[in-house]
Amino acid sequence: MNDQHPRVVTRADVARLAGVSTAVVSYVVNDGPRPVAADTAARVREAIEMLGYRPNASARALKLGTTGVLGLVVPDSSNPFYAELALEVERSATRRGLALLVASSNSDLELESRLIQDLASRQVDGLLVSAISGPPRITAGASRIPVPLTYLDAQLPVEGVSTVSSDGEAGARMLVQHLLRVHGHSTVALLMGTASTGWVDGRELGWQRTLREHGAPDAPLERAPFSRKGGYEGGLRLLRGRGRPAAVFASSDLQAIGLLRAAHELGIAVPGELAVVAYDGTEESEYCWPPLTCARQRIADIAEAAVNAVLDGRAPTHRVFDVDLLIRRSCGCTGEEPGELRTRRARPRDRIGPPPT
Amino acid sequence: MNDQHPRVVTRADVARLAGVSTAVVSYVVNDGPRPVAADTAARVREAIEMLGYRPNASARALKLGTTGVLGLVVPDSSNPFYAELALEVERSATRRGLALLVASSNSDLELESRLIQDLASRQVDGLLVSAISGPPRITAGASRIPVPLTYLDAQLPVEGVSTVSSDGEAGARMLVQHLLRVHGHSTVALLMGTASTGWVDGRELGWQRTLREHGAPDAPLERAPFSRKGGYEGGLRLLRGRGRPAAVFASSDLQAIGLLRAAHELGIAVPGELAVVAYDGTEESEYCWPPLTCARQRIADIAEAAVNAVLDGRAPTHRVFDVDLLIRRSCGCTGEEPGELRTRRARPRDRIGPPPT
DNA sequence: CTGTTAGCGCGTTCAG
DNA sequence: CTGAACGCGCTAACAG
Repeated sequence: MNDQHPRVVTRADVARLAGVSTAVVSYVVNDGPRPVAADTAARVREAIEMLGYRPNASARALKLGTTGVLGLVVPDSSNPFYAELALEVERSATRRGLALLVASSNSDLELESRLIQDLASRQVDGLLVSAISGPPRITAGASRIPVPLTYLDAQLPVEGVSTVSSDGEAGARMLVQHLLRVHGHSTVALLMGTASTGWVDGRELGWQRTLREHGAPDAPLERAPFSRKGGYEGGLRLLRGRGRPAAVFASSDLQAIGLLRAAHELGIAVPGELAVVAYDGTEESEYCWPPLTCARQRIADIAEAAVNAVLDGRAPTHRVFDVDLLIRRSCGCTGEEPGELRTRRARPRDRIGPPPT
Repeated sequence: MNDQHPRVVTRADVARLAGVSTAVVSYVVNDGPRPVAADTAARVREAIEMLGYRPNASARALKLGTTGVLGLVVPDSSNPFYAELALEVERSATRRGLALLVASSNSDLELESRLIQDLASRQVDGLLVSAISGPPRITAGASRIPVPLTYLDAQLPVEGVSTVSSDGEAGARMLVQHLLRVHGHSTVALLMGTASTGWVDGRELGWQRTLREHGAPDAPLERAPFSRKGGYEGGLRLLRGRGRPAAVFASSDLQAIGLLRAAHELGIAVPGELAVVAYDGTEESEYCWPPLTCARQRIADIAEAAVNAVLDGRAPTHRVFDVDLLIRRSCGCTGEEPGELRTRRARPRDRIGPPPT
């Protein structure tokens, strides 16, 4: 039972050992705000090294009013999309010397709002929220939160709060257009999520409008949770019903993967008898079978932009990122050599070229 | 540009409004340590409500020497296994009113040790580490860290530090035995990970010993990173080489999923021409095709035990959890109705029964 | 220019 | 129920 908790070393210990005052230790540690003679500084650094001194973050936070911690609230941190997002946020934070406090709201409005309050009371320097609650609720809460807030993955700009998101409508358009034009489908069904409250989802809009613009007949819309299980069950409903669609756009990778399982179990060949495309483009979409053609969100860019937005303390901004079209096999394209993916930069209303051969 | 940062409300504001001293505010907020008259307390609570007062966590932490924050270090928080683990740790922490600081070491020894130091200097109340570094390095570092440390997912008990993990050897035995006995394979290849340094991996041991005990001939062992890509590339090597195995045990879901992709691309039928089993049992293993037979780690139990261990401040303990055998299709079993999985509790050396029909 | 002293930030808690 | 000391680090003000 060795003592894992040796006496905590404070500034005073270092000062004593180095034969200086505590102020000098501080000046050395922070490289300012006052200069210290080179040899004195060296002595202090040596003492710090010997004692293993690390400044007490709580004291520092109290004095400075800044904790060096960012908070992130997501609906479900084990969902691969949010897991990848959290990792990228963490990386962006680490790059700036910040740590990341992660909380999952479990898609529960009540819990989400409690978590936001809790993180705020922990004096995080900024709060990134991928909320399930719609705009009214958000803005109402935001003004009471004494912490900069940025809204991640928001489907719409929200007044008074910075938002960062992907262009869901453009992504949906690209995918649906691909199925219509390249593969000649007459229409495309939608497997949509259910989690959002109070939003109009860009993906749904994009799907709807694209069909309309192409004069495509109405197609089934199935709603199911943003999960593999949700996609599976929604998929079964979609595929077992009469008028089984020949092409489906899933609003998330996870749902598409559930849909694939449903298709496999029903003996429906993908892409032969059923073309599938999905929104998100997490790594899992590349390794399921068949690999999914999808619109990939630029997660790292989104994370970086969100961290920037929440830290810069300026007027709220609303950034929308393009998505990338990843052509793989699930849509009926040939697919390509392993590891090499044909990518096309999305621009809204972008015209998709002829099928790869 | 509404002001998101109204003046921060402190205890003093509340005290003034309620007409009491700051001490009373504290007693009311913390329900102690001294009693407060009921009507006074009511007045204080009203003032708190009106002003929206929230205690400053930094000041509190400084005074109490406890932050209410746990730290978690994993190699890669976007890996589904670690993502699920992190989520469960977060849940266990939230249940106790603690927040969770997550950091990813990116499988980098240097970074891992920096992150541990950083979290420690932030006065986390406990540190959970799923380390890539082996025991010597850990113990060396542990004694310098002024924070309780628990080792997650450790392959072996480590002296002086609490460890919590699954019984990797038993899991490997179950899976390999299943292939040998139930499906009559003569031997089983291993697709092993590479990340661990300085460990003897229980999964590898279990595989090796089980083969030996059954007098099975030597089988290929392929090493690849713990990732889908690693599994894919290792899988290609394994499947393209001469003496292609008829059964493979993958040391993680992710690798098995990469292996499945390799098999699909090579036109090798699973389970017809190739049986696959895997260790981990994350949700993804249920939704790939075919669904993976695997040894599932009890992630929630592990997380809960780890949080307990790191908080209870007693002598180091070493807990090892059984894994559950999930029979699905990738091994050659028939599989079952969707959502209903046949589960068998693992006990080391457990004998597996006849094949399900 | 180099170094020291002392007050402050905010919540907790003991002596009064 | 109040007053005040304390936890630790930061930095303005001051001294040599």
